[in-house]
Amino acid sequence: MTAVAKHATIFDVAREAGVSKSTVSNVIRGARGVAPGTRVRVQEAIEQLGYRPNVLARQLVQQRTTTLGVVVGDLGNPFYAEMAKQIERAAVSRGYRAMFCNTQGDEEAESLGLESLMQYRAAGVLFLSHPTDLGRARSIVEGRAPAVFLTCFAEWGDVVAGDDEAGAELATQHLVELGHRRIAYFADPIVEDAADRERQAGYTRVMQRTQLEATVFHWDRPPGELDRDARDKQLDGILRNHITAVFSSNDYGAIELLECADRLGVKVPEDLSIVGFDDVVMAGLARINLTTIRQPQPELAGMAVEMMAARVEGELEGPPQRRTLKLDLVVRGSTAPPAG
Amino acid sequence: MTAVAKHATIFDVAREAGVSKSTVSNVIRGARGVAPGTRVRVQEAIEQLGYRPNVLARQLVQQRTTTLGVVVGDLGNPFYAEMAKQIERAAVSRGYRAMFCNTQGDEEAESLGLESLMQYRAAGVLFLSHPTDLGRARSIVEGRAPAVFLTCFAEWGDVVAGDDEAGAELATQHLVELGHRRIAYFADPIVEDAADRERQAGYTRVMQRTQLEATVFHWDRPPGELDRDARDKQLDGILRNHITAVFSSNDYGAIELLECADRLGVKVPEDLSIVGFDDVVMAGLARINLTTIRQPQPELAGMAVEMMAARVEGELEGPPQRRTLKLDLVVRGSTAPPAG
DNA sequence: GGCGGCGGCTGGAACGATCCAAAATAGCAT
DNA sequence: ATGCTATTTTGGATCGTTCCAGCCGCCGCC
Repeated sequence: MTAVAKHATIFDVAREAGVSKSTVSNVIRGARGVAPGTRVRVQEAIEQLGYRPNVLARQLVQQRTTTLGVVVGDLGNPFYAEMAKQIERAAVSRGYRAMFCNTQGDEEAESLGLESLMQYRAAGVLFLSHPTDLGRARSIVEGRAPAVFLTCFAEWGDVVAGDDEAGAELATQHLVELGHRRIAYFADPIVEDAADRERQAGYTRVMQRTQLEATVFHWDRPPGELDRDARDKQLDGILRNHITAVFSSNDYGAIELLECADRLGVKVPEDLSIVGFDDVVMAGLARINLTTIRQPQPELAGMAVEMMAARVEGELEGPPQRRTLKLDLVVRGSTAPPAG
Repeated sequence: MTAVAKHATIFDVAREAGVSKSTVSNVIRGARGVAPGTRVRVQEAIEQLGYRPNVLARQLVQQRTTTLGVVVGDLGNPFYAEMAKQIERAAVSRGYRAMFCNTQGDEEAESLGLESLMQYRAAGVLFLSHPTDLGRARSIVEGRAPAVFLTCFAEWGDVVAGDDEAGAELATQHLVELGHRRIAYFADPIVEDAADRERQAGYTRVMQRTQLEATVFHWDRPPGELDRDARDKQLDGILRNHITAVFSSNDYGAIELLECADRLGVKVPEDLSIVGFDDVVMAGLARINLTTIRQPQPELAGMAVEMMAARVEGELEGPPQRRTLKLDLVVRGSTAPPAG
C-alpha cells in the first residue's frame, strides 16, 4: 500500500448521495436551506468515501487563504520556539494555520521565504524577529498582506510587544532598591534592534532619576563559543570598575555573564548581581536561578494573532496600531544587596 | 494603504507582454522552446507587475503539493524546536515547505491537525513525536500520504532515529568504566514510547554483560512542578540503596535529578554520577554540564526529509524502511568515578 | 515548387471547490 | 384545479494555474 490513493472529490460525494455538487457544497459549508434528510444522506456519503474538501480549491475560488506566514530568525532558540508554539495554537484556534519561515538571520533566506509566503497567498505575515533586510521585506509584503510585528518593530505594520522600557525600569529599580549604585547595562550585540534600544532607555531613565551614572557595555566579540577568554577578560575589566550589578538586555546574555563570573571566581549574587530579560526556560533552572523580566508569551502571541485576524477580516482598518503588554519582574537568586 | 492590492495573474502578464498565457506559463516554468526575445519581454512584464505565480492554483492543477506536514507534541520544548528548525531548513532546501501542527499531547488537537493537513493535501506527514492516538493517526493518514517517523516509531511508515540502544550502551558502559557497580536506569514517564524501551534495553544489556544488577526506576509522580518533595524523597530512598550512578532516559529527567540532588545536598558527580540523553542546549550550560548522549539533529532531520522526498517523488517504494544514525557520548562534568 | 520537419506560440480542458441566479418542488389557501 | 409563496435543489461561471494537441510560418531539400 505504498501508492497514495486518489482523493474523493465533491462530485464523487454528489454521485454517491444522489444529489448535485452544489448540495454537497451546501452541506459541507453548513449553509442553511438543506433538507434534513438530504443533509444526512450527504454526510453518510462523505463518511463512506472518506471525503475531505480540498482547501486549495476552496481558497482559490474564495480568493483568500487562512495561511498565516510567520518569519522567525531562529526557531531553535527556546524563546522564539515558545513564541512560535503559542502563535500556532492561537492561529489554529482562530481557524488559521501558521506557516513558519526560519531565516537564520540570512537575507537571502528571508526574502525567499517571504516570496514563498506571497506565492502561497498568505493572508498575513507575522514577524517574530526583526527582519534582517527591512526594506526588502517591506517591498515584498506591503500592499499584498497585512504585517504584524511581534516583539519587534517597523512603522509599516501593527506592533505587539511587551513594554520593554517599563520592564527595564523595573529591573533597574530592583537593583537600585537592593542598594546597588554602580549598575551597568549589557547589550547583546545579536539583537541590536528596537527592543534593545527601549530596554536601554528604561535603564537610563531610572539611572538618571536616581542620579546614578549610566554605563553601557556590549560584548567586544559576540558570544561565538570560541573567544571565552576575551569575554572573561572584558568582564574582569568591567568589575575592576567597581560595578556591582549588571542588567543584561536578554537572558542569554545574562547566562553568558553568569558563566564568565563562575570562571573568574566571582560569586553571584554576593559579588555581582545579574538581571536578565525574557524569562526563558533556562532562567528558571535551579542551578541558573536568574532574576529576570517575564514576557507574557501566550498573551503576546494571542494578541498578535488577534490583530492579524482583525486586519485580515477587515475589522481593523486604518494606520498601524501598537499594543503593549505589561511585564513583570521575577526575583530569583541572581540578585542580592551589594557586598559592602 | 491598508487595503490589500489584488494580485496580478498570468493573464495580466500575458497582456502586458503581448503574448498568450501559455507562453507566460512556459517562461515561469522554465520550459524550453521559448524564443529568447519573448522570454525577456515576459520577464520584464513580470517584474513590472510584481507578478508572483499562485501556488494554490498550480498545486490544484498539478495534483500534488510541496507541503510537508510535521506533527510535533511540543514545539516549545527546545529539543523539538531544534528538530523543527532543522526540518524546516531541510524541507525548504528541497523545494518543500513545512507546516507544523503542535498537538500538546492532546488527541483532539492531533486528529484535527492531521485532518487539516489532509485537507491541505500535504505531500507527506512527518511525525516528530510519537502520535498520542496512533490508530486514529493511521486511519487519517495512511493511503493518503506517506508517513515518516522521526525519533519515534510506527510500523506503517518509514522510521529515522538515532540508535537508541547503542547510545544507551555507550552511556552505561561509560559509567561502568568509571568504576560504578550500582547503576540505575531512570525512565521519564512522559515519554513511554519506543525510544524509552530501546534505551532501557541498551542499559540492561550492558548490565547483564558485566554481570551487574539492573535497577529501573521511574518517577512516582511526573515532574509536575508541585511535588518536588515527593521526588526528593524518592531519590533519597534510591540513594540509600547505594546507587552511585544514574542513567536517565532523557536530559530533562537528568536535569530534574540534578536539581533533586542539589536540594538533598548530594554532590554531583562526587556522590552521584548522572548521564542524560539527547544533549539539549541546557545540558551544555556550564552550570549544568551534563554528560549525555548527543543526537545528531541536523543529520536526523535531513535524513527524514530526504526519505520523505524520496517517497513523494516515487524514488523510494515498497515496505517501510528504517534508518538509524550513530549516537555519540559527550562527557561533561556530571560523571566521575564513585566515591569509595 | 511542393513538402516534411521543426521551433515557437496558442487555445482549450482540467483541477476542485464556491456562490449566485434560476429552476424545481412542496405547501397552502382560494 | 390554480396560483402564490417558501423551501430545496441545481447548473454554470469563476478562481489561476498546467499541459497537451494543434496551428502557423519558415527553412531546406529533392
